[in-house]
Amino acid sequence: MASVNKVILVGHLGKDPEIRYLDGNVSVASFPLATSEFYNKDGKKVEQTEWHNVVLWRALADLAVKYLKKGKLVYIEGKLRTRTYEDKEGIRRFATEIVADSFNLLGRRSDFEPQNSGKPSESGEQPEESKVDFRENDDDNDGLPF
Amino acid sequence: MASVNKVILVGHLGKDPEIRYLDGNVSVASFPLATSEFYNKDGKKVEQTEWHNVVLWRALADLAVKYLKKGKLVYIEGKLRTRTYEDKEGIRRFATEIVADSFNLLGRRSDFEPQNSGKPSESGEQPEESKVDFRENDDDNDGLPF
Amino acid sequence: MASVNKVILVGHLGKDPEIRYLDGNVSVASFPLATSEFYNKDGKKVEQTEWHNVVLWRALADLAVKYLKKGKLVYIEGKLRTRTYEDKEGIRRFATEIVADSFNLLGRRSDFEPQNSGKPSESGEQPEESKVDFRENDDDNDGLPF
Amino acid sequence: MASVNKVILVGHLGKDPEIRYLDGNVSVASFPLATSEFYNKDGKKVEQTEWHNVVLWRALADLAVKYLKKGKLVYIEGKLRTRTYEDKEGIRRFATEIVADSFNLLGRRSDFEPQNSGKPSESGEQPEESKVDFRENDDDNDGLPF
DNA sequence: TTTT
DNA sequence: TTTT
Repeated sequence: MASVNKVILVGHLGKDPEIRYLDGNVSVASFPLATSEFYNKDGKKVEQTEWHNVVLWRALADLAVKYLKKGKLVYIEGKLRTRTYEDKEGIRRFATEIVADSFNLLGRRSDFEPQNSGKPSESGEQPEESKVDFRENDDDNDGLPF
Repeated sequence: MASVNKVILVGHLGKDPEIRYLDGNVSVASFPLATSEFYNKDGKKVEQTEWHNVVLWRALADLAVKYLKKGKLVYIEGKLRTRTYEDKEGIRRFATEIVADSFNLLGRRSDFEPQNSGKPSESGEQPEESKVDFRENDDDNDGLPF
Repeated sequence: MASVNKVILVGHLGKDPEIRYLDGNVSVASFPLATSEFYNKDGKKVEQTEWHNVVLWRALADLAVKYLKKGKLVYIEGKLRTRTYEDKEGIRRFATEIVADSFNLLGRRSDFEPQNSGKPSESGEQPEESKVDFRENDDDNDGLPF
Repeated sequence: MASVNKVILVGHLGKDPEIRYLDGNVSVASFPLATSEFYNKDGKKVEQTEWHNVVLWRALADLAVKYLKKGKLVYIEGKLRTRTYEDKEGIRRFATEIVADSFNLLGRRSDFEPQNSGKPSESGEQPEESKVDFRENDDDNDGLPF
């Protein structure tokens, strides 16, 4: 208790989001996000790019696939999570990810049109801006999207 | 440009900070920080603890050694940085750290008295609260503490 | 769209939360929160205290009344909202508030026991830590309180 | 001590920054910033815009005048400050402002060219991206820009 | 007074 | 692997 674990990122997607379905119905999307810093080294400006592994669950994963594309600028709020896994040699490794709580597309209106995703898109669907600033509710922790 | 990489943590130190001196004068301190979340699994409350590797440079490293101790509750602002290194088998590995920009002790006044550190403490020293909310200025990027 | 309005505060309550009930059932709680900064003026350390009006709605209001008390240290996330109102002379005035999205008690375990509130407390109730880091769900966006 | 007062905004400038010079040399700039939220009221999408008074000091004020213009999208980090003043009738009023610590232009490259400002521009000057993510150091609190 |  |  008495703790806070919060990450705020604004950066560009390095790839389109990839989505997987756990147990056939729980969506998990992920993508790499780049943030950059500039500093001077011997009088020359040098860019240092940091790559973040962003992971999104359930309804937020579906929204990511629909609205986010490689190259887009996005604001992300989430938390840090370090997973343990075994590599091919059976050695314990760590991977740190940003588990998103919400995201927010930044940029021009034309950037906000939904993109084709792996899932067949519902016919007659309208892009709904208010959906994009979706905040996932996992209070009940029931494994279901809502 | 046009990017933001910000981490905000409130958690407890898992160990006293460790300090090293690069090239004999640049200080680098680090410590593990725990944040926890509670969720319900099959009706029981389960605590999930996340461990973060916090790294502090120069004057901020010196302050960390002076004011922070295992078990203390601290607010930290910083950025994510993933380092690449080779493990013993020569395989490329990644380690994600939080590079602190500032920290802020939370808790009772008695927690704010400086602790003994590796460096000999200056005699007659007064704990200076305003030092603790130190914000490092590395705009000039000269590799020096100030 | 494409906008972010976020406030993060760690400070002490200046008073116990006050709660009101709109239309008999929607809870609204509020309290003043103090944050302080220290700076040097002519060699003397000066404390500058900032007072924030924190407002909480619905379930979060009920939790605030239950867990927060004058003097407690609390982490708050929320958004800025400036209300317009007319003062006694009929002149239009502005009041800026922090509308909380979540809060998190900081401090010792003994601080986390629920306090008596205006509402009769439910018998046999156990303080539930996980309730305190409540995040309000307004996903459905139906204009109704829940 | 033990307190945090942080505001994070992404929004559009409602006007060009205005700059004043205190005592002839300390710069203070300010501008209104809009953030918006969308919600459904009776089946219609309604936009609610929040206006923030952003204030910048010294070197940051000069950068704001140079790089920010009405309509631009900007990321701002700062703190809340409520000023007291007397209105024309001699009544004590409050005005809450966001005192910026840093800002970051968001958007297309063409948005990052410096704009004409009230001050005569230095000849031969190159727009320097790294200047834009300037973080003011007012640790020493000497009233001078650096 | 911004933007979508 | 992004972007400027």
